[in-house]
Amino acid sequence: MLRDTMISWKTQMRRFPKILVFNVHVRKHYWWHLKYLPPLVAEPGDAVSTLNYGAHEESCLGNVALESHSPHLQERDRGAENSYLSSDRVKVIESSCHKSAMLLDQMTVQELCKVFCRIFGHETSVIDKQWLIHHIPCGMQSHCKLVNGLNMFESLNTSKVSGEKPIVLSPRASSGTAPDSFKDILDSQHTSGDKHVKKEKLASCNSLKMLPSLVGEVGCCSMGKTNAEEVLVTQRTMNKPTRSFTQAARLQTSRYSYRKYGPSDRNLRGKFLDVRSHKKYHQKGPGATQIVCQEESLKASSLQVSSGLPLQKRKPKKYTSYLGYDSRDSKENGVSVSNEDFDTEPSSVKSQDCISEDDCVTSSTQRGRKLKRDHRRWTLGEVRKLIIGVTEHGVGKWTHIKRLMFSSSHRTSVNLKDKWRNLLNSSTRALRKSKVQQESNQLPESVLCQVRELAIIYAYPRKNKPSMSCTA
DNA sequence: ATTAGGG
DNA sequence: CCCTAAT
Repeated sequence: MLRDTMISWKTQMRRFPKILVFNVHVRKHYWWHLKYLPPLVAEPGDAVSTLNYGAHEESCLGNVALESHSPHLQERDRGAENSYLSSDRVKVIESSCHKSAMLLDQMTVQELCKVFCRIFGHETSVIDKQWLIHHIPCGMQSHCKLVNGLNMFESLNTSKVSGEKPIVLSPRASSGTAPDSFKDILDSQHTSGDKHVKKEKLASCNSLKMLPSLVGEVGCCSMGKTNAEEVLVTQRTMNKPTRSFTQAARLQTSRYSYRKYGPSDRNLRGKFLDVRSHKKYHQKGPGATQIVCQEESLKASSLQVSSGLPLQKRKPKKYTSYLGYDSRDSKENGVSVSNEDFDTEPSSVKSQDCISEDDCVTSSTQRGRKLKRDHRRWTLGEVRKLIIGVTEHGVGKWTHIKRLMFSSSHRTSVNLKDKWRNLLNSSTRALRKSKVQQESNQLPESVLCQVRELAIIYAYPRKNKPSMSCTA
């Protein structure tokens, strides 16, 4: 039976929250970058849906060469929610997303041992990663449990609550093609000793996600070598955060909003200091309020918060950027962009964010909450995360995106919304701009491309005018 | 509590 | 990025 990976794009995005297909034109074939979370794989012979979000070469886990023409998303009727991307269903000619090879490669030895145990039913004392990588797929094949194993592992590993429903769409595949294509990557080494060859192979595989320039090369030399066969394609439901995760996120959010609505100048304004807000105030954080009041009365005796005098102080917008932030941002813009991936924030950024957040808090309390929000430029990584977030959750789900993608960031959901609006504007405006002007804009064209395409998919509520989608 | 939209 | 209305 032929599995059909074609689902309505929205469903597709829900079920494969991590799949993004990117189009890069390389010579006569179109190479697509597949960004995915395990266990989605694309094999030669597969018909895959191609959601074109423009070239996005830095953050792909693999890529596939697709047959012939390049489908264009804008041809799709964007009003039809359930419309199938029939024109976007393209056969895979070549794929670097070989089964679970890349996934296994990314696991730690410990994780691999767990998987091994799941597959073979017994533990292994082998701690050789390459050996495990080589043997696990064999067991998966024979047990026809490649996907299930991975899913079980994953759910085990992340302690997710059910929801994982792997579907082996082509049972034949797991007995036939899986090992073959796996050997494509792991062929030359038969023993655990031969690490170098394999390492090189895997490295070249991995390099695809790091070095887009290699894509064409790899694609050309391997083009057409693999036979097109049916393979297993897996589905998994949307990442459902665990309850603990959700609670933690909620906690964080509430803490965040406490900071925001507690000692912020907003609530100190007279017009908010009616009875109701007063009540609200003390509910939220009486201690903080008192401190604020004391501080405020010390700093500006005319501002009597407790008595509700409507004297409003406009915060001077100084300290808009703290030392170091700009340098960090530019650095991040230039180099470490590819680190920004998926929902795992790079620790460096995370820690930075935490630190800066703390800085913000302390300084705001120390200086009398003048600078409620520091104006930090949006980094390219943040923009990317936002785009991914919008891709996965849609426009308007700002709190979800905030929780999932910016949980440790100082960006609020409103910030995300604002930024998205700005991105839309700049992306459409960039069409009419000269190249010099575009370069003055720090956003690369690829990002703007993605925004444009997402704008087509998710028409921004109301006032949006994705005019390019209609004309172009 | 969140979002859309104006500023 | 801030602010507010609206939900």
